[in-house]
Amino acid sequence: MAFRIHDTLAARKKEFVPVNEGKVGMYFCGMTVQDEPHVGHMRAAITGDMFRRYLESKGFEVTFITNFTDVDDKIIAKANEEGVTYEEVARRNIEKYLWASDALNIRRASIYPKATEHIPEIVDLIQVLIDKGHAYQSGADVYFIVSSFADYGKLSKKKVDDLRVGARVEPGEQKRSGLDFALWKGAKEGEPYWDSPWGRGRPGWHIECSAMSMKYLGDTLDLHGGGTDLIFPHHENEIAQSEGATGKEFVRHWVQNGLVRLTGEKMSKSTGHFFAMSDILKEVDAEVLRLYLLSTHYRSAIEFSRERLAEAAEAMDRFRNLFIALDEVLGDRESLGPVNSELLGERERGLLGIVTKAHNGFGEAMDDDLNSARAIGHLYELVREANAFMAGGEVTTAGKQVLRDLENAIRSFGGILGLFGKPQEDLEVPEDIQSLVAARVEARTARNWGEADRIRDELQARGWVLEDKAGGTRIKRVR
RNA sequence: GGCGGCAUAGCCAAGAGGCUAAGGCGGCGGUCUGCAAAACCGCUAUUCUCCGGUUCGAGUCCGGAUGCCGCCUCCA
Repeated sequence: MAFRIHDTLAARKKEFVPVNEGKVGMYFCGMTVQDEPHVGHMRAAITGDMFRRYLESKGFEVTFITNFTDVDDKIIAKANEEGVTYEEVARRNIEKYLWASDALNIRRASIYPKATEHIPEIVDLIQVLIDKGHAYQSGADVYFIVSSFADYGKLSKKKVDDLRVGARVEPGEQKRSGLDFALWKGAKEGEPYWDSPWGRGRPGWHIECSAMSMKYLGDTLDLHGGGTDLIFPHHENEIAQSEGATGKEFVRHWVQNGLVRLTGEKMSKSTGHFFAMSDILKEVDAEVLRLYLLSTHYRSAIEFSRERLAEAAEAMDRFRNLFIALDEVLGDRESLGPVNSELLGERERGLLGIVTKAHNGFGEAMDDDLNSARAIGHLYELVREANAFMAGGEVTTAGKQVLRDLENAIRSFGGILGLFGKPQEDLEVPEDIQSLVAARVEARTARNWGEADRIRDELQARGWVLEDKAGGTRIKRVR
């Protein structure tokens, strides 16, 4: 089956065909580490992670790169504000990014290149652009000549003439045209700098991505992603720089994820801590957040709200409850043996058919531009059918074998989405809670319902929920 | 002002012309339960913002209107 991806440049879905058969080189813009990562950064990272996982599941050998732009005006400003070095600001925020990334079960990238560690590559690329007439030095700065690149605007569908009206020139800049953008910025007094043919300075914003992506992935990347807000100017400028220098197609498939919005408020770091991942993960289960973000197609905008998260938490519990139920019913999966279709009754055969159908449905949904929302729908169908099967009569050995296959299907689909990765945590039930449960079991045995209910209410107030099953009483932690 | 996107049930959200408009949350009714919880079953959009058009047939294509959003050199 063909894997189709919506390509921003072509403005339509295209079949995914990598440059080198069986291998994929993909680059997702990480962040400029002036501040802590927020949900928006993580949505982009999850999108990239999902692309990577799906491609690997299809047998591709993937090199996945996410960069850190670790020097720029804002990082320097932040450092000055705090009286620390720019390296310190960058280091701290990179650490937080990786921490949030791990929490969300985003697999570590193959490489996390940093701009400051690729100055020679950046300088070389700028030199090539100057040599080819795409760039010029002006004072201590070097600028890209937008008018020298005929295709400028092809990604963002902008016309150079329209852009000219709104072009800005910062004080101190000496550009020939307002559209030209900086490749290299001369260092002012007290700013960090690197030596270059044009004097001491630092790279401009876009050039690091061109230099680093092509260094590790070659002149043509199979996949390049980031948020839609990067289409212009960032990705547009990357195309101009890269194709201007190499004369080759820079990226085969451009994928941009929709932005995360916040009810009422503008998404901004100054309106509160709510967006910082370090704060969000204090109150929200990371896996629930991931499920929530994947429940909407990656290209759509998504609203971030506690209400939506609470709904996602309820939905996640359906999976968790099923896994618990399957643990009880299946016991040791190892000893079950393979499904023998000869020995299946009608119920088992029906369930097996549903597993097969879900396999096809999941694959079709993911092949269609990674439609995780539709794919997750198939997961819920498996949950409902598994529960119905268990509730519908005795589970024979053949039934267990099919249920085991069903569970494997959910876990393998979940693996592609980065869900259900962590083993069920064996929660420690405190002594006092345990004794309350025991007291209630006693009260129930004595048919003292008033006391039993009182204890249940008390447990609930303390955050524990009871489930009386045929085999005994189970206790679960809520939130 | 320029370019682009979106508008589907109470809420969220799939749906690249044609089987009964996925799925989740919530609600209502039922089964199970001492009562609950979990789970299951049934119901919860005769209709897809509105108006035209193309077509044998449109939520899906085209034109227009309205509303919301993004980008137009800070932005994942």
